[in-house]
Amino acid sequence: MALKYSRQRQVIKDFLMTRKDHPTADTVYMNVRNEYPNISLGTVYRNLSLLADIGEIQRLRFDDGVDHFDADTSAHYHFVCTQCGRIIDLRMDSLDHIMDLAGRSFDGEIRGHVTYFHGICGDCRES
Amino acid sequence: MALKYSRQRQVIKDFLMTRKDHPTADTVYMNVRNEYPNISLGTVYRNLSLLADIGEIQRLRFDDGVDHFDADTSAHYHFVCTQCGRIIDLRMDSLDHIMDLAGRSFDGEIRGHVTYFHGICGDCRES
DNA sequence: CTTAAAAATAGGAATCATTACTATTTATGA
DNA sequence: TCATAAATAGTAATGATTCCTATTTTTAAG
Repeated sequence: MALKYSRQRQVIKDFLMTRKDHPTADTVYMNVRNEYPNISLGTVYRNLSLLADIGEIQRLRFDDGVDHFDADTSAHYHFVCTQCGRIIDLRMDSLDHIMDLAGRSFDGEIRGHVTYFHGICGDCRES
Repeated sequence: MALKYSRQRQVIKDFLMTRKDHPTADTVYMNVRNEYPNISLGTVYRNLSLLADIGEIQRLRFDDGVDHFDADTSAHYHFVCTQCGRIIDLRMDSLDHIMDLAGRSFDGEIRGHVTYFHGICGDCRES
């Protein structure tokens, strides 16, 4: 008996799938409480971590010091607006070639890379 | 009168310049206390932040949830060993071209990127 | 349909890195 | 020398996250 169904976990994952703005645990908590009023914050954290560990969601870490979560587990990149803080998915090819570049002068084994971009988003640039 | 000299700040920066392993604030604190026994942890944090803000050092954030600091302010990339946690400088060319790749399908303004690599370092691979 | 055991939960306490606060000390331009 | 802005030490506060525990829920098996 490894993983047991729980309504809370289902609701958390369902909510995350409706969002493409990569909410934090607290945002998930706030929203999920509408549908499940006495869910606890600990349960939200535990399930987000668990779902990330088994690969059903992705945990994203930028430099705001708060974890963000993404139901889209495909490899893709993100843009963080330094003005409004919005996190936007980028449609672009894989950057796996940069690992080869990094490996050229390195004697360890490079297995992955973390990359995100920052700047001013389209909406902020207008105002 | 904007920035005033302080012995504590000098000692912190001097220590950081002797290290190329990107220590955390706590590590800086532990070491600097040898030379300056009653420096306070808050002073270490305040000065590391200040030095980073004025560009004399660099603040690095990986996914261990703790800030690391680097006296080398030149643009360069890092490798994090997932086994021993060591952070190693990589000698490689700039990856600025990836910002062009990212910008192709994006209507905002990309001003920078954060990239680091992870895997198994040379030492860990031997054992 | 029971039932027992493992897994999950709610609620709250604990942790840990970091920042904020405040009375005191220090650096420095006049 | 002196006035004052800046910095410090020490401690309290913050905020995200994890841990703890008694209780509840899921589920496999009889």
